[in-house]
Order: sequence, then structure tokens, then C-alpha cells
Amino acid sequence: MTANILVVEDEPAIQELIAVNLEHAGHHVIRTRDAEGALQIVNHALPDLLLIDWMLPGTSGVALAKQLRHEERTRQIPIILLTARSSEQDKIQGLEAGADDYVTKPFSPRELLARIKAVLRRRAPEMTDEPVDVGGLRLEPATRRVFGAGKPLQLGPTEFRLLHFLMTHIERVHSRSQLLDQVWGDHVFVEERTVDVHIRRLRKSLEPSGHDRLIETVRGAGYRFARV
Amino acid sequence: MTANILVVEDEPAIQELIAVNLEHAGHHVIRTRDAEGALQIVNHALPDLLLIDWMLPGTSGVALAKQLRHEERTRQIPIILLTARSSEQDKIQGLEAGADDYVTKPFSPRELLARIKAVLRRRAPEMTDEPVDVGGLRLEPATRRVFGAGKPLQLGPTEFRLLHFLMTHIERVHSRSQLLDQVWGDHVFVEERTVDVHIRRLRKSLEPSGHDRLIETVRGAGYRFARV
DNA sequence: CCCACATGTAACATTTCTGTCACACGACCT
DNA sequence: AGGTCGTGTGACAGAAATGTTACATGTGGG
Repeated sequence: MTANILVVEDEPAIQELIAVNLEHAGHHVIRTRDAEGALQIVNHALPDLLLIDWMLPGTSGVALAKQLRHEERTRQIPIILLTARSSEQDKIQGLEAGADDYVTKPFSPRELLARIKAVLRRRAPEMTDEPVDVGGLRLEPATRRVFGAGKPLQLGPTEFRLLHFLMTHIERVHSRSQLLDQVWGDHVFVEERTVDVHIRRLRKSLEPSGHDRLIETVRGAGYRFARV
Repeated sequence: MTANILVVEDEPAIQELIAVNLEHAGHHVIRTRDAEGALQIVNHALPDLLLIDWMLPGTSGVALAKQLRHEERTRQIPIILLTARSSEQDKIQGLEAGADDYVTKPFSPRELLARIKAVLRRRAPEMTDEPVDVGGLRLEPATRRVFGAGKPLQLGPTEFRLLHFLMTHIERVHSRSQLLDQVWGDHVFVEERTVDVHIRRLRKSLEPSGHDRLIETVRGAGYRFARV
């Protein structure tokens, strides 16, 4: 469960602490130090969750939360407030402002991550677990198994994701770049040739059942999974 | 999705109203009027969900919730709090007490049922008190015992819950995060690596009968209980 | 208060996976 | 044929995931 999280925090040390922890948990972190920056970023691309410090230079975190709740585009983005004070009054104001949760500083990274997880779960629909059958190959996300001609095949994690993507996008040719985005993720920085190597490994893994030829090379374009 | 629901409510009229609605929806309702009664019932048989009124004679609903969260046996039972007040303050205390959700009186039956459904959905199905037999292993929730090849095995509490969950969800791969949610509970803040250690302990406990190999590691994904 | 047990973490060991290279091979063009 | 480009292939070192052990803490019972 990875997400794009916008951290609005003016104190560099705390911002860094948070970012490190969130990224360690696999989240993608975008940072800004005040409400203005937050609004600008949000207008550009909606994050999955906002982590807002209560005290900000200029517009306060609570005010920012309220404002985001008022606009249609941003109304549904979960918000977690960070507050240094533990006053009940603040908590009330925070929840009234529309925050989904709040975390009191000092907080443990674990606690922060747990809250984020809980908040995200409330809005995240489950990803598709449906098995895929193509050309005699069967891939089951739930059990994380692949069968070729009835026999189980052994794939590594990346091979599995790659095959899953290809099998759910039959016939179409995917460039290395597209595959990197879809299988590795938007933000990763790896050589395009890496895709070749994994295609090679995947083919090798599919070889025992003879299904390796289902993955076709389209010279100058990329790779494709054939129907038959 | 039907469940055993313990309703802790001192006002007879409201208790009746709730019970009628829940039963109409197919749930089995157990009733009590105070915290003491609730604890007694819980000690006898664990319900699938607790519906607790905020205001109770004697021990308050919040205190009861906290107490249940504190004990190993009852930690994972979902709790929904009923409150007559709409104060945000209550909301906060309720969430801090470990409630999964809360409903403000007066509430519509539809709303109550919706919340119950939502809370129950987070919990995996099939975790009943029925004995489970898989691959020569037998687990009896009622007696809290496990037999491997006919001989009794000795497991710790967490090992038992973990094995129970795995045995009732054969073949499927569970991420560490999912296992934490299902075996430890939603609200617990522990490291994911803790799962590994308990898997290790569980395997060791199953070793005497050779059933330790039934628990498979799926690299990059999590763990699974094999069929055979 | 002491003891046995259970639990969560840290630390270290081991295995597996990944990304890159360097080079081989084959396709395509002139 | 020769040359160029794109892809296949095998090797390898670093990174990541998991196994394993040890330890500190907490808890409940004698």
C-alpha cells in the first residue's frame, strides 16, 4: 500500500524526519513548507494524502485543511494534522476543520505510519486479484502463482509483476519506458535495458512449459504478449 | 455477512431497537446492560463485534473499550461506540480508546448497519470456532489445541492465532501488513519484521511433527500455508 | 518478589533478487 | 560484404529480503 503523500511542514528537521520514514515505508513524498506551496502542488497533481503541520508560517494548517475541504477537487483527500500541542481544544478544532486524524508531536514513526495506513484504508478500493488466463498460461495474484500447462512455474517478484501486466494487456506493444512506468513505477530511475534483462529472465522462467514464445519482441518498439 | 454482536446498552428501549434491527439483518444479538455483564459474556464466548453505549451505569463505555483493547483475548474484536452527544471531544476520546467507529444518537438503523458492515468487512471471513484440518494438521479453536500427526503441539498465543489464520486461508499469500492486521489487529503499531520472527517461532513449534514446511515463504510477497 | 513465559526489536547471517556491463548475435540498410 | 543498430545472453557486485539468534521488557502466577 504505497501512496503519494504531501507533507506540509515548515521546520526542515521535522520535514526531513517525516519524509525519511514515509519513504522508507514505500510512500512517495512531496514536500512544501507552507500553505501556499501546498495549494500550488495540489493544483498541479492531487496527492493521496496530506500531512499538515498545525503551525505554519502565514496561513495555519487548520485554515489550509478547511480550505481544502471547501473545494470540490480536494474535498476527498484524507488529511492528517500534526500538532505540537496536546490540548483537547486543538484536537476539536482540527477535526472540525475536516481532518481525518491528527498526530501529536512528538510522535513515533510507527504511530504515524499506522495512522496513515488506517486513513488510507478507509478510502482505498482493493486492487484486482482476479486470475488471468491467456494462451494456456494462468496467473493467480491471490496465491501469487503461475501455471503453464497445468504445472506451476517459478518466477521472481519482478518477473511476476511484469507477466501480470503483460497478460492483462494482451496484443498491445509496450515500450521499455512504458513497462518501466507500469511495472517498476513512475519514479524509479533505471536503465531501459534493464527491461530486456527481465524479459529474458521471464522467458527463461516460462520456458519449462514452452510459453516463453508468448512474449514477442517488436523490434524498435518494445515487447508484446501474444494471444496465441 | 452475519455475525454475533454483543450490545452493551443500559436503556431498554434503545437496546430493543438495536436488537430488532440487527436481528432483522440476520445478525445474532447478545445483550447486556453494563460493562460488568459485557466482560462476563466476553469471557464466556467472544462475539464478532461489540456495540457499546458511551454512557453506562458504573464503568463507562469508553473505559470498557480501553479495557478490552488492553487484553490479549479481546484485543482484536471490533468495537463501535454509541454516543448521544455529538461533541467532537467524545469522538476523540472514543478513537483514543481504540474504537473502530462510533455512531451518534439518534442514528438511523440503516446507518448503524452500514457501519457494522464496514467494520466487519475489514475482518477476514471464515475465522470461526470450527476445528480446521489441513495437511495432517488439526487446529481446535475451542480447546485451543493443535495436533500434528495425532500428537499435540505446543504453541504460544500469537503462534496459535497466526496458524489459525493461515490454516483458514490456505494457498493465498498474505503480506506482512495483512498478517499484522488480521492476526495482531488493525490498531497495533509493530514492525513488519515481527511477523517474520513469529513465523519462525511457529515453524519451530510445528517442527516436531514435520509440519513446519507447510508454511511457505513467498519472496517479495509474504507467507502462505500450503495445501499439501 | 521471583520465575516462567510471551513478545517486540535489534543485530547478524544467509539467500535471493536486481540493475548494469560487456560482448555475442542477428536484422536491416547501403 | 560491411557496417550499424537493436536485442539476446551470461556474469557479477551491490541491494534487498528473509532466516536466525539474542536480548530487554512486560505480564501473570506462585
